[in-house]
Amino acid sequence: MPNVFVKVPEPTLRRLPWYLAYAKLARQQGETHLSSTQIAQKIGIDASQVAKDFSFVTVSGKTRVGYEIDELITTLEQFLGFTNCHKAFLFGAGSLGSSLLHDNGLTQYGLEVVAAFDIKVELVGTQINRIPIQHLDRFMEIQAQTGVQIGILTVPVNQAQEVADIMIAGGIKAIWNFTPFRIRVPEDIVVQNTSLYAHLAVMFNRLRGLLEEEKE
Amino acid sequence: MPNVFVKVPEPTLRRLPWYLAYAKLARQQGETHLSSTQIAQKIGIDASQVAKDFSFVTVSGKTRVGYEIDELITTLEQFLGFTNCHKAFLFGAGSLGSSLLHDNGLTQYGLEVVAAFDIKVELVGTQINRIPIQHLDRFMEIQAQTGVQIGILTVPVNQAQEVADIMIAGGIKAIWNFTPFRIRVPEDIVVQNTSLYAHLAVMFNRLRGLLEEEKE
DNA sequence: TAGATTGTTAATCGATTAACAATC
DNA sequence: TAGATTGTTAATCGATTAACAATC
Repeated sequence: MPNVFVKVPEPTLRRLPWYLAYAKLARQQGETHLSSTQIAQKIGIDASQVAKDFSFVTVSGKTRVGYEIDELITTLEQFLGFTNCHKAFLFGAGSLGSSLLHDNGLTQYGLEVVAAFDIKVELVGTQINRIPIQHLDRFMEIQAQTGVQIGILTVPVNQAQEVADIMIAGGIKAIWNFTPFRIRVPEDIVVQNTSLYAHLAVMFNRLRGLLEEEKE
Repeated sequence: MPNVFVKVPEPTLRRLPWYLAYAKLARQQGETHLSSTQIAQKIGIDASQVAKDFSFVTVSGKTRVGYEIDELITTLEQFLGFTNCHKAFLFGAGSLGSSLLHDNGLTQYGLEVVAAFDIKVELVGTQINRIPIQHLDRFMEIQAQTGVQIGILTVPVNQAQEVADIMIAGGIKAIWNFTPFRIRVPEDIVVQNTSLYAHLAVMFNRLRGLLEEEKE
């Protein structure tokens, strides 16, 4: 029996959205049932890996038939938190920050940015994609009113720690960190690091390895 | 002795940019030397982890003194491939794609997008941030001329596999995949998955775990 | 010398893979 | 029943942590 109190491994959490994306695609193509072996084949993951990952989620499949596709999608979306509406603030409406404000895809996945904060006077008072930009000084006050728990950090690197500290002081519980800086936070604060540059580094390294292999 | 042929673990590659970011910040603040224990403390990582990670890179520190900060930064940047100029194509100039075209930060980290491809006629022929958008049909021809090896995939989910196949057929060796879909590729192709939604899922799950803990 | 730091080698921990039992 | 699939339990693999030797 899957247990909500068992901590789901991070690699599993990162794979579950792949299964979901494939299931959605299969449904679009008219499928009604999906077996884990089928998913495994199509997206190139070990079948036992898929089975193991599903064991963390409360999905029930039928032998010889697989999973009912609508049920699978609903269950995965619910488990991953994509159906809930999570309100969030964004800190730093620079180029990366404003891109995120423009991205309507986030709402589909359960994240609604309700306000952005910056210190640039020319930005304060304006809106991006109907989301108001306020001065950072007003954050505490607005947070107290709304009780938002998620903060998106898109400030310049050298302000990352400082702004993170302000966020935490104001009551933010989870920080989605887009800066390449690893911020320090108390134990009871969740940090999700999403640095494009770190991913670039991995890709460059693997590409180099590939090219060296070919030389031999 | 560090060896270039030893495969560097992915977790290490993802941490190295953190050390780099901290080193740059420390230099800005006037530091000239940095010890690994100092880095470890400041960014909240085990000192032995930092030491182990550095063992993959050819950095040489001095006992009691640490690392010479300029040398450390140069070495890390070189190792991570941030100093080389890697040319890349972008596929799919939608909302996410055009955000990336606007982001000048990528050039700083060694990635230069030289052209974008799309199938929307109203986009073809225009430019974003001085980067020309071409019709996808012209990709093969342009690739043959330029020999670009990196492709950024920012098309809608249901076209991810199809466009990836075209990229590979044209000679792309590394795909930076921003779609939530896990594309299948031959063994000698590098894929770097960067799905914001996967990261969201991890964050939501950890946040939920946190809130449940507090209840008890 | 004493103390601090690098950097390696061994032990632990956790995730992945493989094997297999259960079910329809 | 035979075969295909779910889903669990055990074995393997790799990364992290801990211990410690080497160095200035």
